[in-house]
Amino acid sequence: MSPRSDAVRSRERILGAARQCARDDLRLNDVARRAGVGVGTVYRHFPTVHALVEALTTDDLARYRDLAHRAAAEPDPAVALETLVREGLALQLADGGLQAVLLAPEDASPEVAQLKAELGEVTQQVVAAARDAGVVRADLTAELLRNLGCGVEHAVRVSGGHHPDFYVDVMLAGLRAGARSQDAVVPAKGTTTGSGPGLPGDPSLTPASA
Amino acid sequence: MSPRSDAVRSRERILGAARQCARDDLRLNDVARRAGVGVGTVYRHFPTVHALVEALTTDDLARYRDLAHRAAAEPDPAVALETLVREGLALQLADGGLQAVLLAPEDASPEVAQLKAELGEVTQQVVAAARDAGVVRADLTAELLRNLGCGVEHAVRVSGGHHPDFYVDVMLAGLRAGARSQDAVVPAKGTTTGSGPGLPGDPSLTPASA
DNA sequence: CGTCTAAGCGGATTGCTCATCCGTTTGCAC
DNA sequence: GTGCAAACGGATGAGCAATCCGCTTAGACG
Repeated sequence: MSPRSDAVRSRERILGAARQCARDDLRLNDVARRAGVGVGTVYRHFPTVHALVEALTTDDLARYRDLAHRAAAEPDPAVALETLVREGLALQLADGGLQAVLLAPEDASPEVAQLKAELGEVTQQVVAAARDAGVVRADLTAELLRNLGCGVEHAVRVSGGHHPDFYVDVMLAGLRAGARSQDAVVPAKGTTTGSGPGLPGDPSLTPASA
Repeated sequence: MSPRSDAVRSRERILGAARQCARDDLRLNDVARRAGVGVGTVYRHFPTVHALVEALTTDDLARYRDLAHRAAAEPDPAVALETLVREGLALQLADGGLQAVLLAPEDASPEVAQLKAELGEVTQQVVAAARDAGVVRADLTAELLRNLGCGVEHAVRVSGGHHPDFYVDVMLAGLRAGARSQDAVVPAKGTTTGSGPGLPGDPSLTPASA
């Protein structure tokens, strides 16, 4: 059963209107007015604000995943990680809803859940490769990397969007700092390069120093 | 003219009640009910939510300043900076309102404004000393340090409060990374060790690499 | 100790937003 | 053309922020 044509039209109108609002405090009433539909229609399509934000963000999330795949294809693990971080941050800064979606414990749409899972897996691969190559701290995990990215995004926002590079540079340099250094490709025992369960979930990592 | 006794009592009750609420979304109505006073009384004492948060936070802000002074007294500039960052972060994590107060462009109470100004100056001293000693990136400023700290706090919160040390370690290592390294005490020309204007305000720094 | 008054109190009230619910409309399958 | 499930839309109720103003009271002064 494909959805009714008017429903499709309403959905588009709502998304269009929502795109013109501040991504953080979306007033559903407001969106309805701008979209020229009733409030009830908005709530029918997007039962919660988060559902709407997810819908607005899905495209960028897909871009994020693609970007991660491209990064993972890099032969040099250090370059891969740096690409993932830098370009990921650019995406997050451009799309104010992305962080909320990335961090949300529950996903309204299965499509988003799928994208997040894929992104998580690829990120794990990139992190594992960098760890195995000894170009980053051995205790880095995909989850920690994600949170660090969110922290940096926050710092940039708090700076009024200025000096994004400063913050990323510090982060990347800090990650490199504890690396096993010189010895290159020899994979340390116990670390996996393949895929595992997605990043949302248990933080199975060795905590850092005290 | 000292304030009337009942006014003092009300103020205390309100603060006591507010301390039992989530620091982020304070409902003034709610605080009033808990404190057993009328809403009007709350608004009389604290015209805005931010004013209330400031009042709740003032003690910890004073602790922050004291801590900064202690750090600045450290003979080793590297130790000074690390102390300031680590202990400052601990304070910020313990007091959920501190970040908001630190970042607020306007202060409701002159006492808070004073504390922030002092904190800013001492931070500048610590940063300048570390820069002059070549133990941190030369483009670090007090403002960038503050924002970085807020970013790290955010990362920790997003982690559910876990692994705070990981994030600080990365940050500190990242700051050391671009340092002029070995050559110790020779102060680079142009950097000041003395006090200047407080940290809130213009970001007069050299942006990092692209 | 009594009086006076300005400071303080409190809650009714207004204005706003969210979110739901339900009577009406409409696309579309047959 | 007809029937109906899906979709629409806005009236509605609940909740909170913030103000306003008549009542109360601390404490200064004689």
